[in-house]
Formats: sequence, structure tokens, C-alpha cells
Amino acid sequence: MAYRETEKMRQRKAAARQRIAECTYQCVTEGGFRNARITRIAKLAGVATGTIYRHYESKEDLFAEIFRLATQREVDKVAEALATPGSVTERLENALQQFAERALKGPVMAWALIAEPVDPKVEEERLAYRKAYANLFEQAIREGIDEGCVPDQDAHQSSTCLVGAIAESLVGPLSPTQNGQAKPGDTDNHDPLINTIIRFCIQGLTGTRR
Amino acid sequence: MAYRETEKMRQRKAAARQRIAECTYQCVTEGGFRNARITRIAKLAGVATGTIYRHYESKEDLFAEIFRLATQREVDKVAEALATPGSVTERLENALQQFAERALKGPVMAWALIAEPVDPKVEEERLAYRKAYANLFEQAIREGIDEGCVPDQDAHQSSTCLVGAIAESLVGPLSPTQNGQAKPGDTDNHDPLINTIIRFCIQGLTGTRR
DNA sequence: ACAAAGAATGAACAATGATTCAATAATTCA
DNA sequence: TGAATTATTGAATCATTGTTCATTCTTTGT
Repeated sequence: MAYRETEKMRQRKAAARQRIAECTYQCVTEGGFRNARITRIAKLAGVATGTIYRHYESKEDLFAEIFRLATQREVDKVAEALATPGSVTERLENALQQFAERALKGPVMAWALIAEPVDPKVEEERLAYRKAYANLFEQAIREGIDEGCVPDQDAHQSSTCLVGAIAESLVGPLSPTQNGQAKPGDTDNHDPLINTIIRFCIQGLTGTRR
Repeated sequence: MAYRETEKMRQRKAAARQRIAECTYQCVTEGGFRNARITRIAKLAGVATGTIYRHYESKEDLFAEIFRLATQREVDKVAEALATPGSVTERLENALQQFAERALKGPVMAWALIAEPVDPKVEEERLAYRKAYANLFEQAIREGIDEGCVPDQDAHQSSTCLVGAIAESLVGPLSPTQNGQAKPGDTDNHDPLINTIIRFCIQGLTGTRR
């Protein structure tokens, strides 16, 4: 016996894996999943294409992991906004705003996560994460119902509506067709859009004019 | 000169084109766009694969046409429901119900139209049709605002929220993963789901509890 | 019936990119 | 150092399907 994986090697491999993940993330950030080629990722990460397959079963697996990673960040932000002190409606408003603002700030990635056509395994992740969002909102709605500031309702269904309303509202502005060649000074003021979304959702939940 | 296209030929060609369209529609109804192979469609339609290319530029073009066709049917139904006599809210409720019921009755096609990952050209059609839905709802909302039964608001944004809420609510029940092997007596009662959607949307619009 | 023109055929082709794997390099430890 | 083991490489391979096109069959008008 003359070779046993040592700690140093383990770390080096972990670093390579991480670099691959980061470069994939970067590729997706730049052009979505469809345009992220394994060869391109490998080149970016400074490894051979084959090496990627020692770290990930397949392209779909790699993409699914990156999808999870990217979405989890967003889910965490929403969770954070919902965990803030304040009334349930305030917290929901914060969460929706957070979600929309972050999406509009990183439109390509947001579009990749929300609406880009993706491979089945990645689509599964998307489904799962939409549920994750819905669950967060659902919990907040439940609290609202308990506190009495939100009327009794099917919290799960309502949260789904909420996720749909915000996602759909963003698809237009995020779509690459629509977003084709962003104008140079494209710092559109999205506040009115965000405000309308928030109003619609809060009203939908509470049935109270605002 | 010895051959000139005659009326009979024109009709025969038109019939072939239509048969191709119908068979594509059927394939999509059975397994979505992804599983609809050109060869399968050709066999179903009783023509050679090459023949399909005398009628359509490419697979994407064919699929885009079928997408248009299928979605237009649904758009028409929604338009119909919105053109019914009654108050704006009643009509909106009818339209939402119509949309949801039809989707749940033909879940594979509905999923293909709403959420299945599709080729770019088809995705464009989807974007266009989502706008078509939104425009219909937008007009109704405008009428509501004029009539005074809906508070003043950005009708376009609101209609988008509305489309998103209903689409998202249906994605879960429609998704093939979730819908995997439908149980034999799968005539789930979807009324509660539909009612929640309607309530959320109408409240979102009007800010009035119901 | 026949020549001209077009339509239909479907096996072969092409394009795309993910994946493999034989060869090579690097690492470990006695 | 060198043998054993593992990691890396990247050009070649594979797999999947949409698309083409030389050939064959139909239609048409004289």
C-alpha cells in the first residue's frame, strides 16, 4: 500500500468541486442554464471536462445542485425578512419586496430560477423550491390568522397564489426577449411595480383595502 | 406546361396539414411537447416525416402553431366568460373558474401550456399568450374601475398578478411529477382550490372581504 | 398516353453536446 | 527512489433527433 487519500488531497478536491460550482453559478448568472456548456464551465474552472464528472454524476446533477444553491440563498433572504420584528403584514410586505428587488437586481439568474425552461431534474428542484417559498409564506399567514390580523383561510393555497402573483409579475420584466439588449442606463424604477404586487397580495390575503 | 395546382390538390394539402396539426395536438395532449417526436407525429398522421417539412418550417414552428392553437381556445373561453352579462366581479369569477376547471380537466395539455419547459420559439408564444390573458383581465378590471366596483389601480399589473396566482395554483396539481400515476377514481373535488383562488384574486383586486 | 411539374417518401445525414476512457500525471509512503 | 494508487486530461465517442434530398409516385393538361 502506497497511497491513501490524505487530508490535503481531500481539501484540494473539495476546492475543485467548489470552483466548479462557482463557475457554473457564474455561467448561469451570465446566460441561464441553457447557455451553460460543460466545456465552458470546465475551462472557466481550469479543469478538464472529464474532471467535472468526478465531482458530479451528470450535467443535470450539477445544474440541480447549483439551482438549489442559488434558490436557497433567495429563500433564506425571504425567511430573514419574514423573521424581522413587526406585524405580519409588514413582514410579508418586506419579504415580497426583498424577493422582487433581488430578482430585478440579478435578472438573468432570477429568470433562470423562476422561468427558464430547464431539464427535468432541475425542474423538479424548481417545484420543490416554489413549495419552500410557499411554506414560508404559509407560516406567516398562519401567524397572521392566529394574531387575528389575517382572516381565516386556506393558508397553503393563499401562499401559492402569492408566490404565483409575484413570480408572474416578474417574468415580464425578467424575460430575456423583453430584456433583450438592456439599455445602458437601465436603472428602471421598479417601485410602482413592486408596490402593485404588494398591494394585490396583501389585499388578497386580508381583504382589506390599502 | 402540364401541371398546375388545382383546387382538389390544394384541399388535399390543406387536409394533410390539418391532420398533422391534429396529431401533434394529440401527442402533446398525451405527453407534452417534450415527448412529441416528429416521427411519431408523422406515423400518427399517416405521412412521411419529410412531408411534415413541406407544411412546417421546423419542429419549433409546428409546435409554436399548436401552442397558439391550443392556447387560443382557452383564451377564447376566458373571453367568453368575461363577455357574459353580470357585474364585473361576477364575470371575473366566472372567467377564473372556467380557466381553472378546463385546466384541471385536461391536465397534461394545461401543464404543457402553462409550465412545461419548451423550446425558445414556443416559450415566446407562451409569453405572448400570458399577455393575452392578462389583457383580457385588464380590460375587465378597467371596466370595473369605470363602474366603480373596483378601486382605481394599475389594471395591467393587477391582471398579471391574477394570471400568476391562478397559474401557480394550478402548477402543483397539474405537474406530472405530482400527478405521476393518477389514481383510478381521480375525480378530486377541486372546488375548494378554485374557490380559494377566486377569493384571493377578487380580494386582491377589490380590497373587499368576501 | 405522355411529358412536365409537383408532392411524398424515408433512409441517410448532420449537428449538438454530454459523456467516456485510455493514456498520463500526481500523490503517497515504505 | 519507486511501486502502488488515485486524479486528471481532453480527444474521441456516443446518443439523440431534427432535417435533408435523391428517388419514387401522383397529378395535370395536351
